[in-house]
Amino acid sequence: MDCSCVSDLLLTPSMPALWTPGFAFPDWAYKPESSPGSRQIQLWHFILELLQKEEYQNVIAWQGDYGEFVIKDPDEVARLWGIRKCKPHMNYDKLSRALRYYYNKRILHKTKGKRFTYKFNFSKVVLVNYPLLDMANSSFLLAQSPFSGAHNPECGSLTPEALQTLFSPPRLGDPGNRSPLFERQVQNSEAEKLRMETAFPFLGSGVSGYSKPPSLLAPYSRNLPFTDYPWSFNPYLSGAFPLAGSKLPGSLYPPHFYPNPLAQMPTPVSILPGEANLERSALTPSTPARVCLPPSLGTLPLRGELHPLPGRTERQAMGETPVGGAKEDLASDSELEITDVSECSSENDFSPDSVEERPGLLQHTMRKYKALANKPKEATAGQLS
DNA sequence: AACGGAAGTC
DNA sequence: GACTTCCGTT
Repeated sequence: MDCSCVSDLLLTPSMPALWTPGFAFPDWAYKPESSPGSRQIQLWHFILELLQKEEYQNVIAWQGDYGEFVIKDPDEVARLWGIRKCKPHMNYDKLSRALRYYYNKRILHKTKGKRFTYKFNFSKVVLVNYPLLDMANSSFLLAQSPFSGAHNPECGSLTPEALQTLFSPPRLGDPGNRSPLFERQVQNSEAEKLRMETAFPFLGSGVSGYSKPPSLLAPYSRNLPFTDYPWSFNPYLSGAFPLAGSKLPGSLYPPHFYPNPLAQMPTPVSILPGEANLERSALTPSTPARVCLPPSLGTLPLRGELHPLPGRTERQAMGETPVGGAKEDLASDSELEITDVSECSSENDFSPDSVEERPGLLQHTMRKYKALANKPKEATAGQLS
C-alpha cells in the first residue's frame, strides 16, 4: 500500500511472476523453495528479465560472449531493482554487492577488465532448462570444462543415486494433479527441493561450475540462425512460451546470442511422452508440446520412454504454453516501473505440482545416460545425431 | 570500480 | 537463505 514500488512486470494477474519469454526456469527457482519463507524474486532472475526486455537494452544488455552482459546504466538497474524489492535506497553499490555474492554460488562471475560486465554461468542456465540433459552429459561436459572432472567433485556426484533422487517419485501425500506451467508448487516437498539441489547445486551450496560452457553446449551463433546450433538447441529458448502468435520482438534475441525462436525455430523433436504418460489436460490443448533437443538426447527414449523429472521440468522442456497470452505478456513488458503498490504484498500462489512414478523408466533412463556419459563425445554425438 | 567482511533485515 | 547496508581496502 505504502510501498509504491513493485513492478507488475512479472506479476500480471493473468500471469504468474517472472514471466520470461526467452528463458524457462522451473518453478522451484522462483522462490518458495530456494528461499523458504520468501517469495521475492531473486536478483539473478531479475537481471535475466531485464536482459530480455527490449526496452531495457540501454540499461542492461547481453554483450560479449556467452552469457556476458553489461550493465549500461548501473543506477537505473539499481533503481529498478529497488523498485522491485521495495528498497527505495537501493543503489549500484548495494546491488553489486548482491551480485558478488553470486560469485561463490557460481551463478555469476565478473568479467574482469570490463566495467559493469558480468557473466552468467551459462551452463547453469542450461542446467535449469534441461536438468536431465545436463546430467546425462555431465561426464563429458565437465571433462571439457576448464574445471573438469578430476578437479570437479561435483562431477562425481552425479551418481545413479543422485539421479534416483532426482527422479524419485513424490511422496504419497503429494498432490497428484499437474498444474499448468508457471504455476508453482506451494506444497512442494522437501524431497523435491533435495532433488533439485542435487541437480543444481548452484542454487544451494553449490560447488562446481565452469566459467565456460562446455563445448557441447555450442558456441553462440555469430551470424547464422538456428542452424548454427549443432543440435538445434537454443538454451535460451525454452519453448515453454507462446510461440506461434507471440510477437516477441526479435531484438530480444540478439542473433549473436540467441536467435529469434519465433522466426527460426525448427521443427523440434518432440519428447512428448505418450498420452498415457502425460496428463495432457494440464497443457494447453492446442499447443503441441515441443522441445528442441540436443543430439545427445536424440537416441534416448522419446515418446513415452523418456520421462525426465516428470512434472515441472518436463513440461517446461516441452514448451508448454504459459498461462496468459503473449499479448498480455507484451503489455506488461513496459510496466516494470509500475508504481502499483498493491503488488508489493500480493501473493502469487500456484497449484502444487506432481511427479509421476515411473520406476522402470527410471532404471532404463539411468542406464542409458550412464552409457552415454561414458562415451567419448564424438562417438556419442555420432550415435546421437 | 570492484571486492569482500560484518552485521542487520525479512 | 538472500539479500541489504555499511564500509575499509585494493
